[in-house]
Amino acid sequence: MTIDNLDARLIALLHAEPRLGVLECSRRLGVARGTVQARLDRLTDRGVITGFGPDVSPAALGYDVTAFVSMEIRQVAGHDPVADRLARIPEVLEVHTITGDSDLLCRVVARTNADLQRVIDRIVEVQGVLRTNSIIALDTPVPYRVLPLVADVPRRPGR
Amino acid sequence: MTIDNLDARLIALLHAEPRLGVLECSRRLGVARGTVQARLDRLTDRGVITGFGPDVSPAALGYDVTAFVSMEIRQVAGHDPVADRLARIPEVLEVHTITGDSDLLCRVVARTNADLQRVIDRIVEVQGVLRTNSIIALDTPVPYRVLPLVADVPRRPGR
DNA sequence: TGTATGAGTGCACAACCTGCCTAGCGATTC
DNA sequence: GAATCGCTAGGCAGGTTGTGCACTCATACA
Repeated sequence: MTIDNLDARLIALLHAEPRLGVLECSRRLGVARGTVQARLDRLTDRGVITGFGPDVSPAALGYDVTAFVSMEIRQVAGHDPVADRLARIPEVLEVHTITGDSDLLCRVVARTNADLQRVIDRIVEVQGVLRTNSIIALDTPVPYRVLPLVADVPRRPGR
Repeated sequence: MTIDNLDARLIALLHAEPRLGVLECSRRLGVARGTVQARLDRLTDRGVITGFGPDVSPAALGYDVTAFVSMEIRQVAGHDPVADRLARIPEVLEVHTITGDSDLLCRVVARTNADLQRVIDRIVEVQGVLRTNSIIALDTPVPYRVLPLVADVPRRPGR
């Protein structure tokens, strides 16, 4: 779906100060409370806004190491049981099926490099996993963000 | 830092119903309001909770294609200007410096495969980028999550 | 031209929640 | 023993929410 300028400003505002109430948002944006309420409902209904955190930092919990593990798996038709088993490992934060030499790419975290070994061991022992390849993220100069995408809204006035 | 069972339950509760107030949380968890307030403050102060969304879905905005682009760059000492320039591309959602053959790994989204070409072109023309390699995420059987990590809290009672 | 329709405004109401404070209790630490 | 910490329980004023309603305006379309 497309969003207009007001939606974008609303998302940006909530992003900056998430615990803001509807009323305060309406004041900041210079529109009526009902409008903010309606926009918020619409954005949520249409799936643009999927939720409101809380956003948890793995690093703050002691998971300082992030790695990307790609793997080849024994291919099966239909739904993939390997992903299900990977999902049972808490340190696996994300799994994608991908193009290229490997079949799956997942993001994992661990407390230390030694702990990463333990996590990778758990991955390797998942049935159907044939080979893995790990890449450690040393630093994250641009942490995950969506705001620029939202701000990049086509120039429809939107009040 | 370490969190206890109550913290974990609080995070899980807020994750499930994010717009819940402090008072309602305290009722659901069976503790006093002040406690929830204190826990929340503490978790936020210590950086475990970094914010409260809103979580925006790129897919809902029409960005249906996700890809991981790894690249080699012309190495420079100190702070990396390539990452800064990549950060100016809205479709670049995340940038990591990594171990292995490549230097940077970034997550990008695009509206279509053709649009992905446009985004990659923008990346390639960034000064200092020597070579890129793109992997498309076909499907995401496990979307980004942190809850299992939180739930995996050591068995300290925590009421 | 006439008329739905959708979106926004402004206002009102009761119920509820928040921020803040106080006081007491039990466990832990020194 | 004394201090400290985390939790419970309660009170208070003021702000906010959810909801409903009447009105306006612009767009779309027979």
